Amino acid sequence: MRLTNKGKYGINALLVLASSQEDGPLTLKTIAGKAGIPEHYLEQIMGRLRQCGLVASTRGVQGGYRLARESEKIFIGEIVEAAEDSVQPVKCAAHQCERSDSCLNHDLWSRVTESMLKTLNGMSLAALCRDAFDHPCRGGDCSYPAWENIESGGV
Amino acid sequence: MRLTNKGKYGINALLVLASSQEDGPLTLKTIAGKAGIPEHYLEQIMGRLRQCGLVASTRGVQGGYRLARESEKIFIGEIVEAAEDSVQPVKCAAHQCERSDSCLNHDLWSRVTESMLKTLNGMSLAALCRDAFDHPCRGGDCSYPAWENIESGGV
DNA sequence: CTAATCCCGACTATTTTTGTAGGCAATTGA
DNA sequence: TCAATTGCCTACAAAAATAGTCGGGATTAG
Ligand code: FES
Ligand code: FES
Repeated sequence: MRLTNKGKYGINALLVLASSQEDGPLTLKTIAGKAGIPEHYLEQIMGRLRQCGLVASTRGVQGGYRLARESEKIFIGEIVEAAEDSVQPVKCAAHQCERSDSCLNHDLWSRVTESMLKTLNGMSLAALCRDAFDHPCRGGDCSYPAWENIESGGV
Repeated sequence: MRLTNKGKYGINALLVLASSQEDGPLTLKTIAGKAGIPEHYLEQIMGRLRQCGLVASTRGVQGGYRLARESEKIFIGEIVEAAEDSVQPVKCAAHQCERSDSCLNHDLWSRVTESMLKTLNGMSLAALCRDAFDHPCRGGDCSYPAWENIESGGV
């Protein structure tokens, strides 16, 4: 029942993007560098985020990624859902069995998923970014990005 | 972000126990059989549940496991916490960093954990047991026990 | 004493997660 | 048109977590 690196990397990549909106699209390499994520791994994650409509990309020279919406309108739950394989603790919710509409177990875990997403979607990328950017917390089990070589700040 | 078999097995084992309170302690073998869980694996899980004070055991002939409290006073969140390695999606909460008290990320994930547990602890073992026992939902991704060879029912 | 039963630690197998590699496709600009 | 840059995709490999197995020891009833 834990967040995997995919989710964490997804959030951090978007935090980096959110913090550098002005300067045109950022390349994968730049994002990976600033957030401290293996480049090719991040590529796979960005693919998911793109398919879910959270980022947009342009190819070729001077291409890269940018947020598909303003960071105020992107929420952490969306990112986690897009990046992780599944946010539901139990598969049960997906399938159909005779009494799934009146099954207490099914019901319980649906409510768990719901409450997690509600909490996560109560936080915007913008809000988290403001905090993350000047947060000194690094290393250990902390999950904010490393912000390597960052110059211009804030959101 | 999913419930592992440890958690599912823990719940199912306790459901079996809750459904046969009267007949004295149940052996590992019996529980494993009724719930459809590999015996030796369940043994490890029962160890955790015992250490967390959810079940009590007696050794030797005619020994076995029984609930440490009435099933109305045992809650699903407790079982999951005891059986799973961790219920927190993010480790961050455990460690200490300079600003963890004012870190939005830390705060967010703490609230997620909290809301999950609140939901899970809103359901008693007894309530789930009543539903599980006559619930026809089996196989697929459903997680209620198989109730193999069960005779006496209800809670 | 013996059989039943829980207890414990080490070991193996399987699955999931994490990360790497390499080629193809699109875009820009000289 | 061509070359450089950059994203896109699929397959593969390594590491970690989970799931499950095994065997010996301790405790208790009869
Ligand atoms: S609907 Fe899945 S356990 Fe009942
Ligand atoms: S306290 Fe862990 S990220 Fe800030």
